[in-house]
Amino acid sequence: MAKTNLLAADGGFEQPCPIRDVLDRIGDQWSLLVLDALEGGTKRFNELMRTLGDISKQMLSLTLKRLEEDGFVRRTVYPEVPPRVEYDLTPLGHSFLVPMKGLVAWADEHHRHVCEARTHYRTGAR
Amino acid sequence: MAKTNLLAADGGFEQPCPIRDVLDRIGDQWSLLVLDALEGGTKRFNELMRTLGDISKQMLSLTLKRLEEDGFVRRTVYPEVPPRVEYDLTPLGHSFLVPMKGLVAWADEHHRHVCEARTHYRTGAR
DNA sequence: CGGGATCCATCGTGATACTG
DNA sequence: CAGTATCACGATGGATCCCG
Repeated sequence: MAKTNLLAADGGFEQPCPIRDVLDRIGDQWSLLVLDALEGGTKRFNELMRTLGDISKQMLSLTLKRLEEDGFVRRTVYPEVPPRVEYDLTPLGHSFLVPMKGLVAWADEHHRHVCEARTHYRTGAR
Repeated sequence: MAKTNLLAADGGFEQPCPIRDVLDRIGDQWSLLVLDALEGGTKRFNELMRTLGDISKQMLSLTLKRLEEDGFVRRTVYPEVPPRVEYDLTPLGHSFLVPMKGLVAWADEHHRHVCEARTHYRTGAR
């Protein structure tokens, strides 16, 4: 029973289940994209804005803060003027990229099937 | 540059990027849990309710509909009374479990680190 | 430049009641 | 049993202005 039920409401009613906890964070619209953008190395705030393309300052700021809080991203402030802030992945963040890549690869590979399924669903499934 | 930027706003401004498209679906609060619950085999509606434990009927219904539409789940209705409806994974759904397991395993393994990072963040990081 | 604060629109989710 | 309909609310995300 403990086989695959890591996703149950709790892992046995202790903590709120590791997977849910993690997914709640990286399950938002931007976290994965930011992590991906940082894979290439250190980036500054506006650099990330340009890389992501269509994220607002607020969401980038918020996402980075959450990722920093969870230990995925490191934030480095240089006491200069004008201010300079750099973001890069921690070892934890890097390690997360591994399973993430698996997910991305799957999505890239099977996106066609999903689209076909949607079409088929509408045309005549029911 | 096309190396890892599969997550950019689009894969080159064509479709809304496969990864975002997939993530928007399975990134909600329940999809992964439902898929996991179905790994064991065919299940009925109320069976899933019990397995998930704390999902509402509405959300289970909605989640299943989306998963069915995207081709992850197959819905089989038996014209009986009282009604009987069974859900199980399609091949696509099964194939998705592979990368998902990777993510689950990571979450299970590194959850401690994330918790520690959060604590450390609050106590004195800034 | 790198955000924080505020306001607002929308979405996701839950609770409840009702239906076939 | 297996949902659907309705209501309500908090979270999510965008836009804008402001500040050091």
